Amino acid sequence: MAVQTVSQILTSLVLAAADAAADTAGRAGVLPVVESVASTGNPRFGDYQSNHAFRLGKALRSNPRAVAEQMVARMPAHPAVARIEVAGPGFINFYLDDAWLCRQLVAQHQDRAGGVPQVEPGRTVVIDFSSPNIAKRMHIGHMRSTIIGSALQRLYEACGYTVVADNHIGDWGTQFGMLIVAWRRWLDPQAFERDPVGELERLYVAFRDAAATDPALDDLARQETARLQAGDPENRALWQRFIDISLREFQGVYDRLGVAFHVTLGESFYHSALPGVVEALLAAGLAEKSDGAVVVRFPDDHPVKAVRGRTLVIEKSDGAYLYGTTDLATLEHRLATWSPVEIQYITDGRQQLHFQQVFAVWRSWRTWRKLDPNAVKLVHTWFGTLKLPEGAMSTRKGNVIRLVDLLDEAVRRARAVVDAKSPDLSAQQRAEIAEAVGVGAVCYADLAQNPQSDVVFDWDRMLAMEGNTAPFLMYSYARCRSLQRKGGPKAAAVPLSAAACPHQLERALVRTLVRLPEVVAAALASHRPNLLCDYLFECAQATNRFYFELSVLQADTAEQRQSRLALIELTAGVLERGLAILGVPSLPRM
RNA sequence: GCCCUCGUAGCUCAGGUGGAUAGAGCAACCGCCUCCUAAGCGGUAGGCCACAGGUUCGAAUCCUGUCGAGGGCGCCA
Repeated sequence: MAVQTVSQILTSLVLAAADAAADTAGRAGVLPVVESVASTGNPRFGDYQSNHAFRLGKALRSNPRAVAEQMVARMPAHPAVARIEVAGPGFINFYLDDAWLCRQLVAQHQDRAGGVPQVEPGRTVVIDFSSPNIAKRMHIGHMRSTIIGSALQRLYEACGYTVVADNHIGDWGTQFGMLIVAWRRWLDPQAFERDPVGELERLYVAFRDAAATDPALDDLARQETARLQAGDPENRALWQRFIDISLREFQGVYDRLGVAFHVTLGESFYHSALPGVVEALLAAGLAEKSDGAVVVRFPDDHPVKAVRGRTLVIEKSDGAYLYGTTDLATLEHRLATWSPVEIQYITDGRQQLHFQQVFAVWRSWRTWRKLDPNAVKLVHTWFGTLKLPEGAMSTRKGNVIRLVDLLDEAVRRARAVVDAKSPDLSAQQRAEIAEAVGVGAVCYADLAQNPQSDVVFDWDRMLAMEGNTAPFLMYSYARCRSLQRKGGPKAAAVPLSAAACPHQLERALVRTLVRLPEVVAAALASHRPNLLCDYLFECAQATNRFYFELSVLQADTAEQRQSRLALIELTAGVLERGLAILGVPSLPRM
């Protein structure tokens, strides 16, 4: 039996009360949907509040305050509710019963999903994220898609979805012809030995520089690309080698970030399907030839405003295909293979128009085939652009910050702090802690703001270790585990009766901790991991206030000591679960 | 020209599908480590939520307009 969230329980009470109130007014069922009962921002207004009386009052054309009174009078009794009051013009404030609140928190703690409401099993979501290009090192521009995508993946999993994490790598472009030419002319074997991907990157830049003065090189590159795509064994082998090298390098970064993909199906995987896509769209009358290219035109009255009057090229005049063509083939493949209810694309906001076009074409195509265009929910979850203080990054300008360098610097700074604070730990332990704290800080810094905000990269902000940061959350967690270690063998036990919380700081902590499931659900619904970050920060603050003010191990009575230790266990549980969703490790000490 | 974002404390940003007095962090200032990890805790100061209208019992939030910033608009991804 799944645990209901506090919000769900109270919402159903409000629904019953509203029905009863409407019934007495002879208007049963007038407002079937109830706005969910939310936790209050201010304890002065109770623990949770409902604003439903305002809506019902409007529907019944009566005074909201009076409606609220009637609703409260007809509210079914429930052990969760200690007291209900009507405040102001018609707010209904719920005060929760302390003992019940503790039992609810324990139930959530013991639930496998942490009390997070689960969707029915078997619902699959495909998440397309990270998607770096082969033969280039990942730089901080790749960070957002990777970190946000990975957090969304775990958010979906936390809510019971089956997730297919798909790394749609760029492994099939004209850059391979250039690389093959450059490889044969300028490869530095020693440099390649030391840093394979770095050497590939150097070769690419060298080619571009040389081609700027010698246009014949571009023709050569085109020939090599054509030979590769025609299946030339030598080029094919080289191409495969570039991919293997790059994937190995990417994997190193993914391992550090705690990112794992189920499949890595890049552009090359769909190559053979592209002619069929173009033919099908031509046959359907959705695409047309134009100046030697094949394009899809969107009418001026298209239902999607953003694409009105625009054009999507699906085949170039030289016969090559484009990103949009691949996206259509990819969509077909994903639907056929996994039957997802939803596909998430995690990319930069500059691709908004592109995805609106792809989605629109695909839906028209589905309709033409007499298939449901809404069989799968297509969502482009975009994020703001990451820029350097001096402007955009560019591999050719050479002003990129490599992702590994960012991580290494973060770990270096974390190491300095660990060395200063925990000199008693072994060098090995301190190194492990520094790795977790440094990488955690970077991930959290990206996740803690609204994804859609643009970001100007700032070392100090990215690597901060105080305030609303991963290190503070990790520290709070480590403090809990430390107390348990010192509390003896029974410190992690959570007896129901012992979890009473008489002190207001304990009460406040419990009230905060119990919200985890609601926050996870909200973060998923709005695709904003930062909601979870904010919440965990609140938890950490409440935790620190609690154990700063009240002694756990030297409590006045044995019962109180056990009760506080139980609360520590519940706190650690929430922090650990939340951090895990964000991809930030929980360490027993730091 | 059309389309998409954004404008909140000195700085960086939450909050935005309407709710009660707009919140953090950093920076500043004042306190707190003979006591479970000070990556912490308490306190002070700091705001016409760009501007002007509109809708509503109620607007930072929704609508319209103005100003300012960024991005995108058939053969890149």
